[in-house]
Amino acid sequence: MSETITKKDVIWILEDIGKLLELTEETPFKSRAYYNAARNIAATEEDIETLVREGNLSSIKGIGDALNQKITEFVTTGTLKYYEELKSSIPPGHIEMLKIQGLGPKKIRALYGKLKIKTIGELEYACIENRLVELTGFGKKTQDKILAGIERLKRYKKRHLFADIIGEAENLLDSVRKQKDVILASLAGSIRRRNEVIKDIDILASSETPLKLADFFVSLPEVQDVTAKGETKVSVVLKSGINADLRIVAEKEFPYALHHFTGSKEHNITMRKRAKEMGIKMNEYGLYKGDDIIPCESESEIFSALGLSFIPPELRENMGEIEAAERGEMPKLVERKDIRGLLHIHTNASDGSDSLEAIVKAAKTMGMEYIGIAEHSQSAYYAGGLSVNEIKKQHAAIDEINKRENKFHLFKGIEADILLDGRLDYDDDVLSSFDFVIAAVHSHFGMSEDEMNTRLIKALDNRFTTILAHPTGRLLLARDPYSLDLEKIIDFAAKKRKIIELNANPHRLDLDWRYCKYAKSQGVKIAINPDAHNILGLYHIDFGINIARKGWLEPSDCINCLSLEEMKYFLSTL
DNA sequence: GCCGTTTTCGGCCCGACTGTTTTCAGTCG
Repeated sequence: MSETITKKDVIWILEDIGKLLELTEETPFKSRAYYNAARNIAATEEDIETLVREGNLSSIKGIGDALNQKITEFVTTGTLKYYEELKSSIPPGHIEMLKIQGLGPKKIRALYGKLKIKTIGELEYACIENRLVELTGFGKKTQDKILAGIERLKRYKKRHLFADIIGEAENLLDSVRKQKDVILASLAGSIRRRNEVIKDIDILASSETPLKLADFFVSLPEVQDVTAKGETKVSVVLKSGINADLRIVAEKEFPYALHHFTGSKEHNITMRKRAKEMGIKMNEYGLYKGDDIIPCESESEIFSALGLSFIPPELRENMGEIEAAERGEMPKLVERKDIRGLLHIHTNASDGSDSLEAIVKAAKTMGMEYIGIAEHSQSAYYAGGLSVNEIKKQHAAIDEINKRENKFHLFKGIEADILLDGRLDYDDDVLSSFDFVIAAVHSHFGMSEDEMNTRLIKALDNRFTTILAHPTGRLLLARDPYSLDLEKIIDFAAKKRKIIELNANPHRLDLDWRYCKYAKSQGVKIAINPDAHNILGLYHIDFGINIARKGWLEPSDCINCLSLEEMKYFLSTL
């Protein structure tokens, strides 16, 4: 008899089986039988182990032969084979998906059957790409409802995409700044460092009346609960479910505190170590030589006092930035104003929702000199991939626009699926009709690392491939990268003069910034691509720029910082 | 899955609502 299995464990496993059964073809009544049994066991006074030992389990209502046998197995051996098998047959994300209002087991299974959707993140992405609209039994309203349900659910999760949190963070900062005694205020922490995934909102403010500010902060209408409140720190949970911390310091302490609370922890540790070696004590309130404070009015002056040039917040990850700052070799990071064009844009010719004309107009408004259209290719049937005839039609439309425009240019591209064996999705004569080809993996994510390396290297070896799209296929907080040796891929791209995409969609941000620096060191150029499916998606370029900056990239590393003439020449040399 | 008996298998709560579909399926409470 196992010592470890309690009544609570039995109830838990029966409920879990009930949940899993909802997601199978089984009759809903079977699922309900497990819930009923769990509830009746919870209600009984009897000791579960005694019932099992004495063979009296079936005296409880709702427990028949099958459940008797299963509970006995679980209590005596500590495991239940049926449960383990059931569990491994259902994607774990499907249970999570049941929490989305308006989405039940039938629709979840339909989405799995037709779109292979396994997680909420994949589902959200499919909604954004309009994939649910055409599905039998679904439609625009269902898609909108699911998206709204996901939004609601996300508010109560622990980690957040940068894109999902930055707006609320800036609003909160604005509110803090409105308090009359606030002298200075700034975002801090991982938001200020522009990380792709954020746990909570950090705000720093200086004030000579900290208690008043703390009172003001907790009384803001967006605050739901107060978890801590003192003179220097206030922690709250916002109505959106996000945690937010306000740190309050004196005016003179602000620069030191801003550096301290911006972090990262690893960066701070290395900084403090450096200070100590120089005989300086460093904390959130100041730099001290003995009992004397070293006065600094800005972060720049703090770095300077430690013999360093200014380190932009994005780089403060202890990835060599302190050494570079010591040598005076800080990169001049890419900025929005450096971006001259946007490649990788979808229109309503495939799975985008805006017309070519509307995209052109929007891109010009953004000050772009050129854009590159790259629809899905033919085998991406789920995304309206283009047939050879549709390509000809689009090229004619592009030629028309290019004839009309003199200072703006449309490049003809394609997001060609990398097939299972590494071939691209069209014949060479079709591929040769494009100005550029983005090669992308959209299927068969489950290959071994060796198989995926071979597949990607073959795709990169194709003379028509210009850019490798979203190289790891990850969806942040939703889908892990597929197995591959990214450094090996980058090395091969360097050898073949291929570009690697930094996909700017906030769900992807792939190439990861941790690898951008490596790519740069190998001489691989990066395309910061919006992968836009509508006009709003063009503005995702800003999320990509954040990550490019975190990855040490300068304008000369990014091909879409080339001017129109430079880009024309560049593409002609490939 | 269980239950109860019609003792061998059909019923297990079911109506409102929504959105899709064209007479109904899925979800919710």
